Order: sequence, then structure tokens, then C-alpha cells
Amino acid sequence: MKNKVKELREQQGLTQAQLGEKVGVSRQAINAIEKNKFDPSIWLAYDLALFFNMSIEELFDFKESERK
Amino acid sequence: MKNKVKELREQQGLTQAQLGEKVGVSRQAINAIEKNKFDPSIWLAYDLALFFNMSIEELFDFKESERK
DNA sequence: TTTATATGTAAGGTTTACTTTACACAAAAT
DNA sequence: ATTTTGTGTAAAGTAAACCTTACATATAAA
Repeated sequence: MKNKVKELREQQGLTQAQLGEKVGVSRQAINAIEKNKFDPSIWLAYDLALFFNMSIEELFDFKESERK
Repeated sequence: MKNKVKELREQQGLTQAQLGEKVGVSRQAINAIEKNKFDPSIWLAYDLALFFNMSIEELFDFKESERK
């Protein structure tokens, strides 16, 4: 699903691994979400949105994304 | 995870099966979410929030719920 | 009293979101 | 020139979100 994770992460000067640590998942999980390999669980979506201080719907673009 | 699905569904006069049809899952999936047996996928959370015309964060109470 | 409807739950199966380990590669630092 | 860092990806495994089928029970309708 399309999302703003990569831009926001880079704005904060974080690596994928660092962001993974912050939200409690592996760097591969962050990579997969940034590269649209799989959709996050609802809890990971929540944790990322919380970290970036926005809503899940703002961080993840449901309307412009294809359902997998 | 705690949520408002049951109240909102009943307010609309729908059965679990009918709500399941509307959002494209089985009635057991709706039941499981209402009874807090498992957490929805991010897409199901989105579809339910859309159906009830609110945000995911309004429909699902992350802050008061235990992570499973 | 019988039948239909709504809910709850369980079993067994599939899919996918994760994990760890591992390797390749590019760019930056030493 | 060599080493470190960040990213991308793959394989194998686990956990959980679904699915279908099935059965039990309670209430409502006939």
C-alpha cells in the first residue's frame, strides 16, 4: 500500500533499522512496507502513525492503493 | 482490540452476517472482532471505519487495548 | 410446539505479516 | 584500496488473520 514512510523517515534522518527499532519491528519489515511489498498489521500502522504524529489514514493512502 | 463495531452495527440494525457482506468478510470474522478474539487486518479496519463513516482510530481503541 | 434467525465457538486449511539469517551492491568513510 | 554503512532481496520458519464447515444455544416467529 502506498505510504509516506520513506519520506518521513528520511526527513527525520533515520535509517530503516533505526525506525524499525523505534516501532519494534525488523529493518526488513520497514523496507517491505516502504517498497510496498506487504501491508502493515494494524498495530504497526498505528505505531508508525503515532511515531510520525499523524493518523493512519494520513500515513497510508488507502484510496490510491490496490488491495492485495 | 476494543472497538465500537457491535454498538454501531446494532444502531444500523444489521446482523453480523450482513455487516460481513458489506465489508467483504465472513460473519465469523465480524464476530471475532466484536468479541475481541483477534485484531482486524488494516484493510478490514479501514473498510469498517469507512462503512461507519469514521476514522480507524475512532472505531478502534488502540490506547485502551492490549497488544496481542 | 416447531421452525427460522442470530449469535458463539471450534476445527482444519490458506494466506500473509512478520522473524532471523544470509548475501549482493552501492556509496561513504578511513 | 579497504572497510563500514545503508539498502534491497531471498529463504525458511512462525503467528495470526482470515476462510469454510459444522454444531450448540437462545430467542422470535409461525
